[in-house]
Amino acid sequence: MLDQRLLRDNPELIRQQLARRGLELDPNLQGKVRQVRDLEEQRSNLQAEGNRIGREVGQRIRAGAQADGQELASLREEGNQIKSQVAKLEEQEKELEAELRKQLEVLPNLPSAHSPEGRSEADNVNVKTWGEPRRGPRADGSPLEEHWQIAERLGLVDTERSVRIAQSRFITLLGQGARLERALINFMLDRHSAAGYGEVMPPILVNTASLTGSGQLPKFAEESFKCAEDDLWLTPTAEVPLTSLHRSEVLAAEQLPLRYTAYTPCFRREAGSYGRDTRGLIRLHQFNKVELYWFCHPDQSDAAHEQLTRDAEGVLEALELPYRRIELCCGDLGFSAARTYDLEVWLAGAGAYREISSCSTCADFQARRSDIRFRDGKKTKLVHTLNGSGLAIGRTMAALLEHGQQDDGSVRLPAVLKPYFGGDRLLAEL
RNA sequence: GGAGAGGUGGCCGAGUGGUCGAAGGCGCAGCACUGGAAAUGCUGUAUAGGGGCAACUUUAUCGAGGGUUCGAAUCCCUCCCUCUCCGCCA
Repeated sequence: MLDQRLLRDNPELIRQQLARRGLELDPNLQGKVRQVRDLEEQRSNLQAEGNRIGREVGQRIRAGAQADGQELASLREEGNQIKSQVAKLEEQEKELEAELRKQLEVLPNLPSAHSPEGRSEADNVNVKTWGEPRRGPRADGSPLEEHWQIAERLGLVDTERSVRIAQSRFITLLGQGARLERALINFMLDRHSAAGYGEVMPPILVNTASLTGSGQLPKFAEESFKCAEDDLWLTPTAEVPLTSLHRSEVLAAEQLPLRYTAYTPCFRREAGSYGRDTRGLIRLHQFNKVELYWFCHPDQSDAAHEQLTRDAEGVLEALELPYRRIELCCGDLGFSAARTYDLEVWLAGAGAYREISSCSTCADFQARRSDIRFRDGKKTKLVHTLNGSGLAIGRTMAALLEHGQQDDGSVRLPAVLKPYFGGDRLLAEL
């Protein structure tokens, strides 16, 4: 959420920054903020007067006056009048404030000064490329297979039965496939833990306050699955429970940065993506992900963003998967993000780079929504929060399959996975 | 699911209608004492918003929301949460 004080004092700045995302600032908003402030002032002045009367009545009673006597009748009357006036102002104030909040909650974060200008994906900036993309065809002239072909052929997944169990866009992993998924989760968690991230296994049903705190609600309700009978939703990313891990807390400055890693399943409706990526592991309603998350001092957040991104890249490098780092332009930034690097892994069979991680700094946007502060001398300040995938497991498996496919039909796995998977190859005949 | 108990400041805990934003203790910070420390003593120690250069001042907040009252942590209603016992369950 944006800073109301900033909106009051410097609406022009907000207008300019939102414009970089291609959004217009409602010109009424500033007036509304001021109106709420004025009502607040009137109301609190009246309340001060009411409190004074209350105190005076108390004093007179202690001095011997009759509580319900004639002497205090006029004071009681005055108190009653103030009370009804306050009630009226309060009603207006509440209404206006609710309106204001509704408008503010759907405004996205302001882009960072570093974020490049641009309207869409096409304006994103390629920051770096790592590794040599593998390209077909094979020695025998046939093209490289796509991961879903390999997965079906090796019996790693069962697509049809997954529909029977749930519906389309759900996958069942079998045998070596299930084992590889588990190996990847463990490998990533171990790696991040060793780098100093605290391991967390949070609830994956989260309440409305948690989703609002990290920015998924109220604007993106249609993207999440909701439990009908409860105030609980299936988390779309571990970012949600991790943000709320410290919701409404005041952290000690010495604790910062707090760094966490969490494996969770993630659930997304993928509304509006019908027909896209219908095969394989790329776009599912349920997928596994290992997340990285930082709570840090505002002064540290740029360096933290680079470090977090490096930690995610480190996983790709350890897995020997070629990738590139893309910096999102203002127009392509997610709702809560001020600045984002997407990591795109090379899918050798598809012959394209695909997003496998998104590393964002949200500055104080989520911290303000979630009320997460730290003690800064006498005062408290909002922390900065950062999140990134490290990595999406299904897409990692897809990349490994396409990258490691061999002419004999097997798939060679990177050496680091051997202790986790128990082998360095997915075999064709099992 | 059934029965009961309870939600007060960083923590413990007192407080059943009137200077209560809240006694006392612990913790923490500063000062004194000490060669240094412990112990001891003194002082200070919630958050958010408004006004003010500041000292300061004002409003709100004792789980949440309503109500009674001139006045509510304290009385009434609704909801949420936590704990204990029983049942069920991986």
